[in-house]
Amino acid sequence: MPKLGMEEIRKEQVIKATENCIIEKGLSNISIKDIAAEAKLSTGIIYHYFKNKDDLLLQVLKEAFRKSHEQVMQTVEPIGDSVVKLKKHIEYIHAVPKDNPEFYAVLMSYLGEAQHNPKVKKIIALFFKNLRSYIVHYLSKNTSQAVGIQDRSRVELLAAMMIGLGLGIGIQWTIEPDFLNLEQLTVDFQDVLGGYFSRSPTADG
Amino acid sequence: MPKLGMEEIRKEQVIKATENCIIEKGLSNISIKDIAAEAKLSTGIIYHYFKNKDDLLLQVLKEAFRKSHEQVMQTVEPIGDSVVKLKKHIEYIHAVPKDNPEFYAVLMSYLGEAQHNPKVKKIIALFFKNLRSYIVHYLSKNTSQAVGIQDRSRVELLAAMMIGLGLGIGIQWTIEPDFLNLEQLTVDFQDVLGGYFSRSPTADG
Amino acid sequence: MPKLGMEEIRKEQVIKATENCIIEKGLSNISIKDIAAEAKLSTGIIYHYFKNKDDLLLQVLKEAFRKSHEQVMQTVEPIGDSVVKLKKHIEYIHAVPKDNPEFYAVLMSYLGEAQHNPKVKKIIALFFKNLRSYIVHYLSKNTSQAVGIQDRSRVELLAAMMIGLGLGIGIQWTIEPDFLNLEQLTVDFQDVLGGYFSRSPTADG
Amino acid sequence: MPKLGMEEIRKEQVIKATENCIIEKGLSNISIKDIAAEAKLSTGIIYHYFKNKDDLLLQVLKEAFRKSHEQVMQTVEPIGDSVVKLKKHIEYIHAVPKDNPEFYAVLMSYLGEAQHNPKVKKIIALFFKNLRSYIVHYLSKNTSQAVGIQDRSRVELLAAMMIGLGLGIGIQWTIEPDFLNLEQLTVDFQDVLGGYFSRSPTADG
DNA sequence: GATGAATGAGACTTCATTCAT
DNA sequence: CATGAATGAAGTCTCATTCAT
Repeated sequence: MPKLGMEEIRKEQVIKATENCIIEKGLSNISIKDIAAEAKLSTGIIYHYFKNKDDLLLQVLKEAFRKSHEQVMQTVEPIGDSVVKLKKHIEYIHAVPKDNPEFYAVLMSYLGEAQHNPKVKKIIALFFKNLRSYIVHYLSKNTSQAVGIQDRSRVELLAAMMIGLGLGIGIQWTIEPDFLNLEQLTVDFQDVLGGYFSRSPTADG
Repeated sequence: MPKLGMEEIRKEQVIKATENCIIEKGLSNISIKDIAAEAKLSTGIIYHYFKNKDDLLLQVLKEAFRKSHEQVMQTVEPIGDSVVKLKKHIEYIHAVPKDNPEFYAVLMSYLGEAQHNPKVKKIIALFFKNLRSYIVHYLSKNTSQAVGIQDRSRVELLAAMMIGLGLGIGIQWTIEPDFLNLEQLTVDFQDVLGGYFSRSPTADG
Repeated sequence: MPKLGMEEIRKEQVIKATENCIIEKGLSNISIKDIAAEAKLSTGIIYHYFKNKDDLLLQVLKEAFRKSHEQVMQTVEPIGDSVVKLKKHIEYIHAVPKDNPEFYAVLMSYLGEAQHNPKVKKIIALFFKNLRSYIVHYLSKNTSQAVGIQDRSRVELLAAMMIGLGLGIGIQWTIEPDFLNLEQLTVDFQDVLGGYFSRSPTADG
Repeated sequence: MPKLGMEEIRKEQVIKATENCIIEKGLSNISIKDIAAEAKLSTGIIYHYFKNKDDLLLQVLKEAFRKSHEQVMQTVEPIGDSVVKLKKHIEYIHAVPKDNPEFYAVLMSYLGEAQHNPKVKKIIALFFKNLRSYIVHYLSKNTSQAVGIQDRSRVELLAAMMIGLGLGIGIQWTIEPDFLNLEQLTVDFQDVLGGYFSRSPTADG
């Protein structure tokens, strides 16, 4: 067994176990003992790798966001054309609740904490900010001109709306998966946005 | 101070105190002692009016949703014209994070619980469902024809999107209030929807 | 409603309710609220008639013993002949577990208390003492001579054994009613004692 | 002080402390804090070794019965001759209240619980059953023939009576130790049984 | 590094008792 | 007399954290 590099492996092992526990029992219902049992480790060792429980829970959130970002980079980023990229991104966002429910389980668990825990709030805020920035970035390249949005603040609003819709729909779907057809919604939304884009230039011209 | 006939007043007093505590300290960080202190009552009396802590927390959520529904009825319902109603409703929804941040504090606190607590899940699901139904109902009267949506499932999707966008934007705004201009977003969204509506009939005609 | 005499009626009502609760839930598992509910009274009124819970529980025990004594007086005392009386008394004692299980429920509940509560101990001790005295009394009249027991301490021992056997058998039967045939045991015991009596004089003669 | 391999020692330590508390304050008057203090341990560790208070109290009862059985095996079992064994057993049983008052303190404390706690009831029933079986077993070897009891159910009745008398006398003595002479009673009882045995064959012959 | 026994603060909850009505 | 709301002490149990091994 290698000793070097074990640190990261152990950390990952504990973080994964913690995520599993959160998914299974909820953020406020898990104990260090639960986590240790899930990770098949002793409670003591957890304190060797993490300062305390709060620190561990913070790492779990960070890791969830890191993996989510990674997926976007793999799925959306390779696409060259901005409009296709946008459509793909929308598709991706709306697929998350179904394809990666663990992400929503974690995100929704931490939303309540965010309001009273500055560190959690900061991490979540940064996640949203990065996501918006990414969208703004690829929309600003040339798409916005194509779709007639010259104003940068408009692009930012659009990004916020894209994420907001995805998030709000994802939460509704997580709470009650059967009530709506995610795929249809995605198509419709792409349609609405398409209308908005194609109409806007006309409005100016 | 009277002792009799206080049941409803006391319940309300305890629920309000609990909501305050949730807003101030977070759902998972409050104790019955905190609540009792906030309500200026003894811990024991809380168990006279509520079966246990879970029961109390459930009532708090229900009450938050009840008051929210009441506000919609006061603000949106009186309006006769469906399209105006829709615009007003959108405006109302997007104003909630700023005008009634307590509502978001409560809602976001319970989202994490919903995934592991069937009762919480049920209450939240019902809230969303009722809200969608309400929208569907007034849109189905004559608006949908005006805007060219004959398909009921489309109206439902629209309702889900309206709520989803409001929710997702509200969460982003709650986490980071300064990043976006809620009012501008509201106008933009009304604009997008307006375009969608006015365009759709043409698509059919 | 008569006001005079209500005191005794209320007391009796509360004592009976308490006994029911003890039988149903056990001495250490009942609250004043339980008792009040069973008696269909408020908790407050109980403190009008009894100094406190301990006082009430003491009255319950006393009342159980009083009723038990009353029954012996009705069943055994009328019999004139001492030996027949003795046999009847034995029969009665061994019938109690089956005919009056409430008595055993109460008695066994208080046995544990007796060791640490001087008042309970005193009441139980007095009950046993009176029962023994009663037996000694009627056995001393002429039976003991008939059965050849001149020694008073022997009669007292006999009384203690009679009660002891009844109590020990009663407890075993209460714990596991099906394991033994109370009636057969009664007959056998009467047989053993009969042999003892008829043999003893011979031993002397 | 070692930390590992202490499981059995700790359990025994806590059980002994609990028994002391029961003897000193009564089954229904002891708290986990009392027990922890008596055992010179923290309250938390008790829950490391026992599932909960009920579990601990059950173990205490089991342990008391186990030790009692052990004593019988040491005192009575080695004796070869069945009649001598019987007399020794009677002597032993009647000596328990005086020689091992802790046993009666524990047993009497749990009798009240037995009626509402199936687990307690089961343990006590098993104790009595085993004791009766043991007596029946050695009486059935050859004694019963010697004493003219061919009928097995009679032997079982005899065992029940032996235990019943011991129990009933033990309780009376525990409540009021001075009223009777345990030794004299033992001799008398042996005498009564002796007469029963020696007479029975004659009755048959 | 790794374990898990041990601690003790603090959470939830019950309940005997009081007292305003 | 009678009610039952109210109190607050005390009980059971959990759990983050430490530390001897």
